[in-house]
Amino acid sequence: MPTPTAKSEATRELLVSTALRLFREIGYEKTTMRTIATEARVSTGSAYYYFASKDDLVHELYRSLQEEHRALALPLLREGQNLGELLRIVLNTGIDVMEPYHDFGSNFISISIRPSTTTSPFGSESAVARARAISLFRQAVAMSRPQPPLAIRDDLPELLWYAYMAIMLFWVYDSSPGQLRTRRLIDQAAPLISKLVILSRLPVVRKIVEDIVQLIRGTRQ
Amino acid sequence: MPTPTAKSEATRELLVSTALRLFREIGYEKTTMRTIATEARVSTGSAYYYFASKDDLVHELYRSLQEEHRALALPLLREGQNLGELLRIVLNTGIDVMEPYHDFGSNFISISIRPSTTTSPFGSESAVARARAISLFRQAVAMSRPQPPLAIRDDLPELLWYAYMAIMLFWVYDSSPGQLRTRRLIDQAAPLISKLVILSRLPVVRKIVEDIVQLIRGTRQ
DNA sequence: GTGCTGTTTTGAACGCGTTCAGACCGCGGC
DNA sequence: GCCGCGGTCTGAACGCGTTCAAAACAGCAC
Repeated sequence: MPTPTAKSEATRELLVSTALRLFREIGYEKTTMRTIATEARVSTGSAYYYFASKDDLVHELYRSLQEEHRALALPLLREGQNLGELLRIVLNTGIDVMEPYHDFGSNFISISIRPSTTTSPFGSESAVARARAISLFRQAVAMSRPQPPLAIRDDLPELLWYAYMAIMLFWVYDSSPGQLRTRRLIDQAAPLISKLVILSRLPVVRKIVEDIVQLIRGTRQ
Repeated sequence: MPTPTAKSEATRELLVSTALRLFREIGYEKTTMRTIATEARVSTGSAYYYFASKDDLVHELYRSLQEEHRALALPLLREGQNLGELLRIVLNTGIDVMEPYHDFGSNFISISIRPSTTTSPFGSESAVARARAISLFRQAVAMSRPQPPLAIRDDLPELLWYAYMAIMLFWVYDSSPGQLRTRRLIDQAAPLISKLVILSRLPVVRKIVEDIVQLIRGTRQ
């Protein structure tokens, strides 16, 4: 990547916005690279000058949604709410921003999970994006009262992000009208998770929780 | 699908075995439908007569691996072992059978998760295959001593299958030599899960566990 | 202006997954 | 033998993602 000029940056932006719009309007498969390029009034080759692949554009969508999620969720979080309530907000706003893209949700997940090197939410390429997503949960944890036990406070945000991923997976396959079942799931799961966190203070439970935390830390290399 | 004759069944089998061999030997991308057809000495059109898509062949691999897993795991399970040990066996044999396919593991997951209708391990098409996979965990649960608490005994197998899926995901991204880190994860996670199950007897914990079980049941429609 | 250098753009071409109209085969009825 | 019919097979063709050599452009030096 050479240094970005104003013009090239504009072309890039135009391509992204066109792609995202088409994804929303006509779905993933029907949105071809040729269509994107044509609608943005450039050649297909040009699209590839800016984006390595179609998946790369999906990754762009991922990033964009994440920022939107952040912008929507953060103002709603109030210091002193309990964790369950904060979680409920973060999870629900997460679904909110993804709503227009539900139809190609499975493609989304499928692509996100894919390739060896880039673009995957678990791969190194998107480590930055993932960290940013987790930081939203970190924010929620920090604001919650009572504070979660120290023993897990540091690792909790990552755990919550995993739960969020699981819920996303559920959402993708949720064909109920308006994905209401996912909403219900969130409303039930959020307080439940909160209770689990509190439970982790119990002496008996504590030992195991510590083991689990160790395990998770182990998975991080 | 018309009634299968011996000849067509043979062609089908030939295609499956060729495809699976090529997947193993040269990976997913490099295995083209044309190659599969050519190696099986039929035309590409013929391959499509038997399989709706390339993904469909991957689904075939999924089923095949599952049967292999079953055949490998069941004889190793002994009545009276504790749940942790049984789990360790089931999870490890699961990895064993997938080992030769690690290189295109991410494609595997990606495809499995995909499309709206067929082939997905969460979709209705493969409900049968999924049930069969879960039944392996059901077997393990049934054999374990002490028996898990009644409150969760029925739902535990499905929960364990979810854990298995999570471990598979970890495995796919595990680039350590021989995927040793996944093995370590299993060895740690298995007894831990077992302890969690025991913990669920505790009066305080019990309430929450019941809520969780309710939640899971809710997700099943 | 001309030339030079690096960025941006082009469109034809490649290989792939997939489709489909038609050919081929095997067998029961005559 | 021939006919018809349903299952099986073929290969050319389509549309897509992607690549690439070459063209166009922009900025700067002279």
